[in-house]
Amino acid sequence: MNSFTASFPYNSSSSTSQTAVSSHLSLDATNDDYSYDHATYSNDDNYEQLEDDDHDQNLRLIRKNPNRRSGEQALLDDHVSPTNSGLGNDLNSASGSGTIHVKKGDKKIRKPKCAFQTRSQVDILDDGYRWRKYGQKAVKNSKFPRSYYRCTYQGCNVKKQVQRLSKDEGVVLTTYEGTHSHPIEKPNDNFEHILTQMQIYSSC
DNA sequence: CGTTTTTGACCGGCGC
DNA sequence: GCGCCGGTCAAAAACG
Repeated sequence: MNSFTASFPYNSSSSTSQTAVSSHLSLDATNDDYSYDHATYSNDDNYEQLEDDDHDQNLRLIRKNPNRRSGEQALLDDHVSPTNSGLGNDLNSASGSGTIHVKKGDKKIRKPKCAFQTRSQVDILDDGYRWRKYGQKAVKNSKFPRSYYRCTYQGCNVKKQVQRLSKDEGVVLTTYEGTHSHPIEKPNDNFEHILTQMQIYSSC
């Protein structure tokens, strides 16, 4: 992991320049909680459609019309984002709202999610992809907000959430949702390698 | 001036 | 039906 920690100082071309970070991955963090995603994903033929960029663009076009939000929202949920609250368990939601709700007989498929914790001074880890922030929400029982990011590569629908644990504010929890449909944009040898390894181990 | 962030509004799901 | 909650939208502001 030494090489990993050494990899961070060179990033900074993106938005906020970040100082050197010493980080430790804790890969043991959340595997159990997300295993269900892998199961559902494995037998899913629709998964490719979820990544379809045409579809996404259509949605965006429709959304441009301010008169009709609600209807389109439903449409979007129908195709793209089925219940995506499955990550609550580890995100300190004591309310229990993070439970996985799958409607009975519902074939909606979740994208695979993969979470890991990083001990880091900064929230935004440079993983080589370009992300655009699209939301931030206060987290219950935490003084730190949760930030929502989407991959900016056209047609790539991958999202991630970043939040700092209130329990241990030195730890950043990053949750990836979906799979990148394109090569990494800014190769970061060590981090990319680690991510690849994680995906092998966790099959997400 | 194009891209990204901020931030309040909005939405669907869920529990009561 | 209502209120809460997590997630998303989108206009405006900020940034480079």
